[in-house]
Amino acid sequence: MADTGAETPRERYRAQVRAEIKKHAREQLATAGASALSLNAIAKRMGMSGPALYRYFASRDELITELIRDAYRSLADTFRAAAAAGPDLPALAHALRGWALHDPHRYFLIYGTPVPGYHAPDDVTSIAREIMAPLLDACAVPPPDTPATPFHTHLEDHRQWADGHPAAPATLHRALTAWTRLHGALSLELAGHFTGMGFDPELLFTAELDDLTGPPTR
Amino acid sequence: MADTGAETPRERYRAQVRAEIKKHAREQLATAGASALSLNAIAKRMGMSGPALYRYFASRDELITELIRDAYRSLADTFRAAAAAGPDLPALAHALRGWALHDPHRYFLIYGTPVPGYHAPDDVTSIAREIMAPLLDACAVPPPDTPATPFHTHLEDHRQWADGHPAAPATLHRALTAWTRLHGALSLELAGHFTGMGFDPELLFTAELDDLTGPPTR
DNA sequence: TGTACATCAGTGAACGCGCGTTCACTGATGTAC
DNA sequence: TGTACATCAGTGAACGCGCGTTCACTGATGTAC
Repeated sequence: MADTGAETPRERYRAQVRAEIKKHAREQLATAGASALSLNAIAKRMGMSGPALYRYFASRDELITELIRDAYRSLADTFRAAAAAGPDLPALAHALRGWALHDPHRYFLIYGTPVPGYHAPDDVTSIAREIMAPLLDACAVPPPDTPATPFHTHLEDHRQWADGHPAAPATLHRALTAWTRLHGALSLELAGHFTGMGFDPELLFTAELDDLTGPPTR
Repeated sequence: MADTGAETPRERYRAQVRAEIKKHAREQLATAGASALSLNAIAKRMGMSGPALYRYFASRDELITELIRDAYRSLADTFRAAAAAGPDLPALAHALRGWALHDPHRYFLIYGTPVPGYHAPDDVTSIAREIMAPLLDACAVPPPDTPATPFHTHLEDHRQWADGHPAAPATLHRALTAWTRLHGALSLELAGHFTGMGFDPELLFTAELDDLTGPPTR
């Protein structure tokens, strides 16, 4: 057995406490907002002294970065799982919505107001790029059934983000469109901009999805 | 002359100082984020003592609410101005994008991560509803040229948000779609999610707009 | 199985800091007669 | 024009608070022989 799988009781305990700290951090995030996230408050809730948390996180910033990393990783896993049965945009979209509604503050950790001056570490941005792959698979457009738009030709030359994925420009465009449209409907819903308006946000979301997968006008 | 227009020097001075406080608050917001917005720091920048600001704002929360109110009012004015020459969705869309890019943190004051527990006062939410009118005008769909979808019939019965606007369900749907799609593309751009991806966000935005105003497939 | 040592989780005291907010005050500006 | 008074902007001291973080320490857990 390689040392990879070996885990001492101490390591297991460490991982457990780290997880509990993050759990309380997420709760604080959901209850009072990101600005109120404090190590001392978390420690108090856990029945520990403040400095004890420094055994587990080097600083408050490291904790927050870890929460962001977890959020990205969780979304990436959700996408991968939804794509396991084959490329399927509706499956991806509903997985995204379910994931977002399950705890909205985690969604805003990724897609919310950016903090001026904050730059996510490389491993986090690489997870973000990883999310694109299942989306591109699900957005594959069979033949060039539509005339190339100026944006398509632009995408032909600006496809670094596809990360080697051999998608046609129309597919690239469709992936970006799916991303922005679903995010648009979802983020307004999660932020509460639809509350009091009367209509059912889910119907708007699925209407957007239907339009993406094949508008009735076609 | 009614007392409405009369403005004493003192009143003018007050308005000036209030405006300057808000200017510094916006700068702090853009530089350090919402959590770092502090009355003491603003006072220091203005060469005043901390308590002096309490002549102008009853509390930190009132300042923030005022900034949010200003943001909504500014967006509503921008929309009204863009619609002055008649209903025109592209004009509205480009006005929105220009307004948002002019200072992104103001956009996020409205559409960014919601603060748990914060509820905007009624006058602010009424400005938010006011913004819908020009959008509905610009999204008018001539006849029922498309078969009614389930979402259309749902909107028929859930149109409180239209605030008496006599728009057809297809128009209501188109307005919601325009809102969410433009917001989706814009918010991801402003939050920096497209940086490093290579393509030009403006082309994506206008592609979405083109699709809204009349897809080439039709 | 027992002893000696190393590792490491957690504590309590302490640091300096900046925050929002109150209060009693000074001094300048405006108003009434 | 001058005097008496009211209004109000701004100050400085003070309040209690919670924050992130450091440090030297205690005591429990694990390791080596």
